[in-house]
Amino acid sequence: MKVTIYDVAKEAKVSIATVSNVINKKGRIGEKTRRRVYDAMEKLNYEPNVLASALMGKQTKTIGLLIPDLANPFFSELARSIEDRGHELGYSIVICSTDYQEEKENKYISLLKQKRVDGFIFASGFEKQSRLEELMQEDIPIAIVARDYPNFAVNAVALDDYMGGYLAADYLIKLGHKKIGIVALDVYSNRERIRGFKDAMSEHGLKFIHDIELIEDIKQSHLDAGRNVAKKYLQYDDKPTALFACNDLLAIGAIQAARRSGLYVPNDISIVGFDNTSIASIVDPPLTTMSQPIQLMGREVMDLIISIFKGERDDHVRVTLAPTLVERDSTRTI
Amino acid sequence: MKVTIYDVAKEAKVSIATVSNVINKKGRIGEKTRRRVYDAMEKLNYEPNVLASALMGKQTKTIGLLIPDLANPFFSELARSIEDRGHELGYSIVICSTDYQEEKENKYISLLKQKRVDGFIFASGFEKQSRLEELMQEDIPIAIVARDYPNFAVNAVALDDYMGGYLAADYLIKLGHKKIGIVALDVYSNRERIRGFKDAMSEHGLKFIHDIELIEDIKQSHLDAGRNVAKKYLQYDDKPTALFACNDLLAIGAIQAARRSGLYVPNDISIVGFDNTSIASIVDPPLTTMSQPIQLMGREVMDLIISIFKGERDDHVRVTLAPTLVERDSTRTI
DNA sequence: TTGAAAGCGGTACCAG
DNA sequence: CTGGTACCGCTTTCAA
Repeated sequence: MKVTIYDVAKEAKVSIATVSNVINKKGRIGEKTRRRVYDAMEKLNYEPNVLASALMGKQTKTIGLLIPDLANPFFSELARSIEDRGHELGYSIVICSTDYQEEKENKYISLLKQKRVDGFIFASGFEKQSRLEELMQEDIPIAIVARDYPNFAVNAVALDDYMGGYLAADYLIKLGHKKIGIVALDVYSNRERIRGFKDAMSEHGLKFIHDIELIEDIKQSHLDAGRNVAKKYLQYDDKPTALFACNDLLAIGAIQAARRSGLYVPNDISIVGFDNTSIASIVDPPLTTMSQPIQLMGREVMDLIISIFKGERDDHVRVTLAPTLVERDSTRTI
Repeated sequence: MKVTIYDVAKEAKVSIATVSNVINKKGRIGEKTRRRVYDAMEKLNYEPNVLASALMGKQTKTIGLLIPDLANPFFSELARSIEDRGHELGYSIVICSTDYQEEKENKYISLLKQKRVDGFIFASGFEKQSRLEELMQEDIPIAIVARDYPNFAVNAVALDDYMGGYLAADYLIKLGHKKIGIVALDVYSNRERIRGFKDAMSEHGLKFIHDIELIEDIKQSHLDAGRNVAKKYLQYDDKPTALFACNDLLAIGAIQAARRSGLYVPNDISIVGFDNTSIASIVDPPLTTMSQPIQLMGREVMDLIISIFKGERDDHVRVTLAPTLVERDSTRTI
């Protein structure tokens, strides 16, 4: 059978209270007693039962992470960085993919609550605000990552989307582009990016020559979506010389569309992506893209939620990270 | 405070034992009592505490999954399919990335044991056999996926690697290729694939015209590795007309190497990959590749480990899945 | 059919 | 410094 604290106590000829104390380094304990207990634990190969101690009010050292889809490279890389930081700090991560479905999200939240996770990290892209408020009311620590809630006081680490759009535009304009198109999903963060993009253009006295059509069905294949939107742009007589896509997959779709219309990237048209996921450097041509500091984001949310555990903050923080441009070969001066 | 079974009992004016019974659908319970209990649970918004019931010997409904790297698309897709099947069956998955390091593997195993996971799924690529044996001796259910242990009795679901190699060769030979090179890591499964490949060639009276150099450093960038190996092949006077790469990243590296030598894929050289990860269809040209049934593999291991929980097997099974060729545009007849 | 009570493996308070 | 003991929230006999 499993060896318990009682077995250790018996072996070390002390009480279970003492064993518990040496494990948790609490109270004053004699050096020789401590040694005896450690030896006993060693000898019996004792593994403390986290469940039992969690029952007594201690942490489960487990955090729930809700993301839209673990198979999506952006989220798997983010999950990896959260996992890494979590493990450094002694926490395990249980990951749930919601597929943007409220139903799944509710189910997983309830499941993880039953398992008494210490807190939740949301990167889901869905998260009904009311659901988050419920959790906060129950005093369950939550943190948001890679997703911003305007006008809602939560702990969050997010990218400065406005700045991302601004920088992308600035770059393209410096390259000499004046006619630029946008390929983007209809979600909050993309609208922010576009706002930044537009502002940068205005500062240079430029504006969009075509209407921007946001992609509304965010569940469809981004590759296809990117292809379709780009295709439309390429059919104009007055076609753009550059395209700004709000994620890498969209950008790759745009590259494919260009190629199918007999256009070469970057010679005939420049394309910049967003995210800098691992595929950006793999495709041909390697993608110029706005890089999200995924590693850092993961690390920051983890640190954020832990600081909540420790009660170091009862106010709400919003950590905003800056994107940087990674220049590869899908763009050139005009 | 959290609502417990006592609160429910009080609200429903029954004992906690009765509440427990209705939750677990055990014992005979009067219809009206059952209703009262359900109503009380509903009213109080009761969430059973999984920890407490696990402490009493029930399952934690949590499974540990050890993989080399969650940021690697193959493993994140696999993890996703395991997660999906797990959730269907009421299990949560906690994922740990080992980076092929024994040290991390040990740490995570120990951590998850303390948290009393119901079992382990290994896709780690490291897994010291002795460590697995230890777990089995402690009667902790384990299952292996996407990794085969010859001569070791464990429950496993794996790909028929030999067949994968055989089919790839067969395909290339039917396309008219006679001079073929291999780009592969020095791991067990790849050696199996090569064995199958070689056998298929023999059957057609063919053999390798160059020595096969396996990539020994499996932690380096597969893209770089693929590029380097391919480059060597392309420097021969008598260069191959086709390359078989043992994973997609390697194949993409090979495509890049070809392009840098001024060769076009598939016109000048055909390249087939392995795995059929999502990037295979994204790159240019879309990759012809041996597809691993990742969805199915995830589903199968999950079902396998659950059948162990249920005690439906004390013997060991090895489920072997067949790969299939997905033909895209990186290959052509010669 | 329902309830009382003894654990499961720890923690923490209070005596000694 | 160390030990006794009352819980934590739930499951499981065993009686009633």
